[in-house]
Amino acid sequence: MSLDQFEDERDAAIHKVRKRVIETIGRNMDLYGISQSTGHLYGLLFFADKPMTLDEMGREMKMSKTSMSTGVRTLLDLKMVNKVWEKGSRKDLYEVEYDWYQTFTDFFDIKWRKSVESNILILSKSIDEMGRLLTEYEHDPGFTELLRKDIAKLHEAIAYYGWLDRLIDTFESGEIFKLVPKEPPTPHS
Amino acid sequence: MSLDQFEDERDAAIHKVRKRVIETIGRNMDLYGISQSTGHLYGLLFFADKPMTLDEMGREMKMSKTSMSTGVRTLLDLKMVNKVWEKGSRKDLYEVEYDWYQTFTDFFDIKWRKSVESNILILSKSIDEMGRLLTEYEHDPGFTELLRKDIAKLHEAIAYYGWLDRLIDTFESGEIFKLVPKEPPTPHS
DNA sequence: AATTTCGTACAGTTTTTTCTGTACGTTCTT
DNA sequence: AAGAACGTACAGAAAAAACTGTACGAAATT
Repeated sequence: MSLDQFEDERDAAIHKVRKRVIETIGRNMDLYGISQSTGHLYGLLFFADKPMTLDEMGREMKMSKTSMSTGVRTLLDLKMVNKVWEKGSRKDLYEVEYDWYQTFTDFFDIKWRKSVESNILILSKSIDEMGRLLTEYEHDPGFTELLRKDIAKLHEAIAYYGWLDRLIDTFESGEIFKLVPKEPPTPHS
Repeated sequence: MSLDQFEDERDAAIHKVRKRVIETIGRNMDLYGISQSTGHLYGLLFFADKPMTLDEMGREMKMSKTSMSTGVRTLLDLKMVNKVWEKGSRKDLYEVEYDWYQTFTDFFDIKWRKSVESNILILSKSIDEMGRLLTEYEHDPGFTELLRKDIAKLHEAIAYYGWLDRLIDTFESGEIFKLVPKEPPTPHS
């Protein structure tokens, strides 16, 4: 079913509802650092009855194939969509990852984890260097006081990132679902 | 201590270390939907020995006061900085919220919660409407099949957002710190 | 009451991001 | 082997976001 062509009032009706949901999804996608239109694309794929090709996406979104290509890549990187293999078709097919819990945990594993680890690295290095300055200027009370304050702040920061790292661990391992269980799946599936 | 003026090599040394940390923090701040330069501003405030005024920030960042004003507002909205009252001073003073755990949970409470609730609302409405279409076109097997699939997807989505909502609850209540304590578990003998 | 000192609204400019069309390498079909 | 179909690199255009300077209202000082 096309989002643009209304064969009759049935299709127009379902299209209207879908459109609103797609736009809502797209609008809130900035939480994942994704542009509005890529979020829109995600919404489109969410409702697609079957995996879609780049050309189909472009037609529905009224956008260039190039944009679809980059949009899909962004979503692939975040594991929000998957590439699907279908024998007989030369085209690449994509569908959304319907397990949103997985999408959520993957997002933190991909984006946040990287940040956390790089930050911990820099912070550790900085503590070391400030420690060196501390011994180098130990005779200078004003300066060492300054250094001590900074070092204390950096230690606090590292402790926080350590916590964040462990939190993401519980996402990745699924342990988080012990504390916050998934609701039982809805009827029909 | 200024970030730009080096009174001597001591200050240059600590400045260099601080700068690297500030830039690291700034760079990773996009996870919170914050621009690089506002992240940079946050980093500056993080190291400030005392609350700063907009003019001081502008001087350190080599940016306009207007930009400082908007940057600080962004950080205030996310509760990443706090306004500080100091009698005797007419100027507004700001300092970072040093409790980063609080900052983390506030972030989800402010940004994610809003998304979650708006999404749940739209999804519920959409399910209702599709349910109406379902009875309206119950004689049309092809169409009802389509509707049923969509409704199932929407139910799945709502279940997920419900989970997310409950997860954010555990952030807000501090319950999350039972599962993931701030202190790393010490390996006992 | 007049003056100074704030913070920010607003319009215009600069910078960054997003989007498009063309071109090209690769893979499949013939 | 030649031709067609596919995805994407790349450069330029369009759109969005960030930044600045001016101006102005509010509050404190004189």
